[in-house]
Amino acid sequence: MSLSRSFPRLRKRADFLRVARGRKVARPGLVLQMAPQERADGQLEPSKARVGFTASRKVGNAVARTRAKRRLRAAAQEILMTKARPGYDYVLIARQATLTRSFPELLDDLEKALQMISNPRSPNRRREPTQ
RNA sequence: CCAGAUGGUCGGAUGGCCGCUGGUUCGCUUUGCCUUCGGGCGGGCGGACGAGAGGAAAGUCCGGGCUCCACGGAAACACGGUGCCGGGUAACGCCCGGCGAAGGUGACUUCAGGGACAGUGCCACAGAAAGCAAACCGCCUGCCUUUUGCAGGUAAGGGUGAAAGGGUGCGGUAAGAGCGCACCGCUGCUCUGGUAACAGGGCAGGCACGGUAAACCCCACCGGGAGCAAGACCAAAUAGGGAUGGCAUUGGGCCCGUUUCCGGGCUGCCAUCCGGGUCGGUCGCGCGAGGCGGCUGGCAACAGUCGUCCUAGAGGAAUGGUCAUCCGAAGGGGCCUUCGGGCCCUGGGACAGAACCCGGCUUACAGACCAUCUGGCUAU
Repeated sequence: MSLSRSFPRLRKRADFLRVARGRKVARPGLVLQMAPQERADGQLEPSKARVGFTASRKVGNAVARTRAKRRLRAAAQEILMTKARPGYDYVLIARQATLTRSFPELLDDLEKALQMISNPRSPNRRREPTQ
């Protein structure tokens, strides 16, 4: 496979709506959604995980929203590159705290959210409940 | 030095690590397309080089380019907009220069600034009276026996009001009044200066003609509509359509000739192609009323000319993330002081993200700097 450090992006509205129907986990700095990809006929190998980013008007004006998405993108590049599951699509939703939280905290939020969403019944969830 | 006015410029800096978008170029690769079999185009991966948000990118309020639709030309009506004069501009409701009015000691600022003899309407409350003249109090004259009162004159005084039929002064008068005169204002005619708005003057008239057009309205000028989700192209799927060929045309259904017989038309299935145009993709989409600098003309807006530069192009929307160092006004605290201030700590980085592109306007904005000018203080 390629040595690229980037990952495919979700760009279509239909993809975002599909992932929104999947599993969902909230952390102080972000909300993570995940759903399995639709495989083409005859496709055996799962394709690379894809990621999308969203910020609603609650986060702030246009400047605040794009900045929140940029921080999420930088965090996703560090975490999801290695730990995302192939064959799944992820959506990261910005919150108001996305802008104020320090970057290490944001990375920690994303890592915990990824663990929780991948093992919904693991002891992790009970030991560290969200909110 | 302090306070202020106007115009303009900028709007964090440097570096490390990791990324994104599109461009040029090199290498590897290719179940795609074309091929004269050399290759070319396209796709994928990687490397190198240089580029990548704003003064408002914002609000979407005006003016244009561009695109599609409508329309024979022109005009009129309706509707909407603009409204002192001259100039600038592709155009404007914008800009520049002037005029008038208002404010400021001043630099300067502000302005819905055409028409009230075309017509209609309105002018609340108060007040005697609000557009046509009018007498509430008062003043004066006469009558009457005095008070009460009656008749008449009077717009100078009081009172009301946003506004009361010119203002001030002198004369005049019973008291008054443009009744007379002077000055100011007004109206008409006229002269001078100015392209003009307008300004200044002369003569005449005793003064008549109130305000309101961000009330209807009148006049002059301007305007066809919708917008890049415009629009053009490629094109899975699906509904319906067409052409050709094959099968069926035994039969069924419907329609027509009144019915039967007989005849005609429509209706079926499959394949290929055309056409269609959804998801998706490509273009539109970056050389332009272009930026910067000089010279010339102009008070200026701006124009002309010469040189030079090419400078974002996304699409759940790139133009960054992170770390370090530096810089940063007011305010607060401390120390020093030659009372001008200096040093240290703290504090503290605004408004805001291109979405087809230009010209404006409006609104938001931490802070820094420059130029010109005004008023004041001090010194020479």
